[in-house]
Amino acid sequence: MITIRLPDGSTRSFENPVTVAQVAANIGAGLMRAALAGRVDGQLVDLSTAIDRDVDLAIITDKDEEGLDIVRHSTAHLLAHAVKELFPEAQVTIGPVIENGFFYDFSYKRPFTPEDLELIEKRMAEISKKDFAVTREVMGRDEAVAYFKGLGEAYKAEIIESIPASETLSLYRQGEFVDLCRGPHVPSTGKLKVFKLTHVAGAYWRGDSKNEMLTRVYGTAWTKKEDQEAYLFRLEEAEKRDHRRLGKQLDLFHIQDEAPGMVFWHPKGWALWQAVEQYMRQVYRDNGYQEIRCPQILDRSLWEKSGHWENFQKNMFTTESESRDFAIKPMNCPGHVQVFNQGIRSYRELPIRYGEFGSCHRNEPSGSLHGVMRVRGFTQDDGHIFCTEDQIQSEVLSFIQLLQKVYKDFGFEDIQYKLATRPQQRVGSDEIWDKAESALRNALESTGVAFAVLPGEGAFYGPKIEFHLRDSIGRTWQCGTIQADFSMPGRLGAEYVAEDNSKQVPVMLHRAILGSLERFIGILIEHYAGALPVWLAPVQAVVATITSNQVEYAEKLVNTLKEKGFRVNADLRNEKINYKIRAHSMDKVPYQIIVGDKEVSSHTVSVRGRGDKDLGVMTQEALFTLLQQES
RNA sequence: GCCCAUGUAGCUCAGUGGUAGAGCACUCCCUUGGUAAGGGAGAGGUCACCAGUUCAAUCCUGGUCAUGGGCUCCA
Repeated sequence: MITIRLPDGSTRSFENPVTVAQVAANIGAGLMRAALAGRVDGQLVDLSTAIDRDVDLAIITDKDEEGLDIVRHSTAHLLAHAVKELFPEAQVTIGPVIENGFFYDFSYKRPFTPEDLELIEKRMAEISKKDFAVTREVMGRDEAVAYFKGLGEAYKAEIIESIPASETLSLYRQGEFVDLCRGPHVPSTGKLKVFKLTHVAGAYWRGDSKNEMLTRVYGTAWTKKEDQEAYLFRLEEAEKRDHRRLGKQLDLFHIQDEAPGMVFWHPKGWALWQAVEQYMRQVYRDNGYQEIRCPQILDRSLWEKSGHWENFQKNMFTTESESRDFAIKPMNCPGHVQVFNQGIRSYRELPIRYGEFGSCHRNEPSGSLHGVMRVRGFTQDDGHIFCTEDQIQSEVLSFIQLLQKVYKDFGFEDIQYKLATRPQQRVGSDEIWDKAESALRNALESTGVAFAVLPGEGAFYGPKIEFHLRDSIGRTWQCGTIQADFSMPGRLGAEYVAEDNSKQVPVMLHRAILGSLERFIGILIEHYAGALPVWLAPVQAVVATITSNQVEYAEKLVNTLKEKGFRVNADLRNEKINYKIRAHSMDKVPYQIIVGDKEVSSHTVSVRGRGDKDLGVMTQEALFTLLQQES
């Protein structure tokens, strides 16, 4: 007698071993039709899996998250199946599930084209329609290697060879197509109805840039057509808020061929930048940082000492003068250490906190550049805290609290915390690492936030905390970081006189809240879809006249507003008010101040908020208060 | 850096082996209009750059640069 317990706590008994599918059918025909896989004692299995003992069983359907993953995984197989039918010479490699879909990498004599994609997608639909059963077979490792070699699938054979010889492997067969796979899979190809191939790209075999480039086909797959449509709609919406598109549309910045990876900030973009920078400058002032400024170009010897010349020479812009080599700084810390090194430091001065809006240049690979998000010339809200080991924890704690406040002010409430611990390659004793990691960990724990640990992801000189923020459409961006560094201060000769009159090397905490200002502004633009809050908006209000009769009144009002520190423009053009309102609405200006004869005679303004909000007629004083509140 | 795609007016995009097209924006004229596009006219391009094929290249071929989607990388 086998007793099977279902998620609702009920049980069913069977005389003989049964398959998951049979249990589903036993529960109901509807469930059987919807069933994609099962979960037996927490393990995902195929519907065909036999149960010969007492277990907990859940039937996975398209309503479960796991069901969606299984559909995507099986759709990747469907893709490979179609490719093998259309291009028999193509070799299959791997095809995992990713966020919103899947991909499959192929090796073929030429890359697939968008036209190929159409053909493949069509063939996938045909195979789905034929509703092939997807069956599982088991094979020994060596047998599997021989099998795939026999099929001419060298990559698959290579993957299997890296699996221990003792393992048994599962193969999935649908029609003529067989693939190595852990599974589980949908019971038949007919379950795969909602999918779309999206694009092709190159990808290195096994993710190593020394290896050959494969053709990767990306696709999306869903259990319901509406879900896919909603996803495609979300993609379109994301495209509309792309900072490159909005940067052009709102006249914020541009990038041109002569300066790849460097940004030309236009007046409006620079106004936004300045709003961000001035805010952060105040944050420095209010939190015990001293703002400094260091040279852009420093002698090679300094970069040799810091270790950058050795590790990152290829990625540094260099220049030469009178037989001396210089590098344009790729980071600010060596400069900050030079400032620290002037004079003799006492333990009484620590912690010393330096902040800089440091302009850095890194010669990033051309293929990695991306709008203002990944550039070669960037500016960080970079700060370095020189402190003793005992001060690390309290410094980290107050930094985290500061960062939370800053993100909140910019409109980001959802932050993810990650602690990256010691990597294989590192400097410093285990004792110091223990101390540094526990200091960061304790600081995180004392704030009460949940955090993930990324083992081995720390920098070579110390552990770090990464701060990821979630934007309004659910994407996460790593912006802030704080890193404990036990290496560079010593390499660059930083020291202080301790209480016992001994010379000690300070610990340096590298920290940034926004990270690259270029990138952070890009994130702000996308987060707000260009409709920035008043305090950040390049143009906070436009005063628009109904007719030329109000020009004088409007100009005077604009001047008054400017004197009060607001960023305001006048629109005195000989155009109808509808035309003006449309233009400024598309420019996402927070407030449009309409003045006609009525307003002139009553010394008032008619205010229209962004998003067609009619705020009615108010006095000029009420307008000042309104703007003041949001600035 | 690697793979693929793309590069035409300020912007968004059509198009063709034989003197280059639209909409919006811009300039001028008419219009003075009350909450998301009034009307008319005009100006605007070495079709990314460099070679090659051709009687003729924006179009075909090759190269370079840049951008986009990925991969790799990100101190």
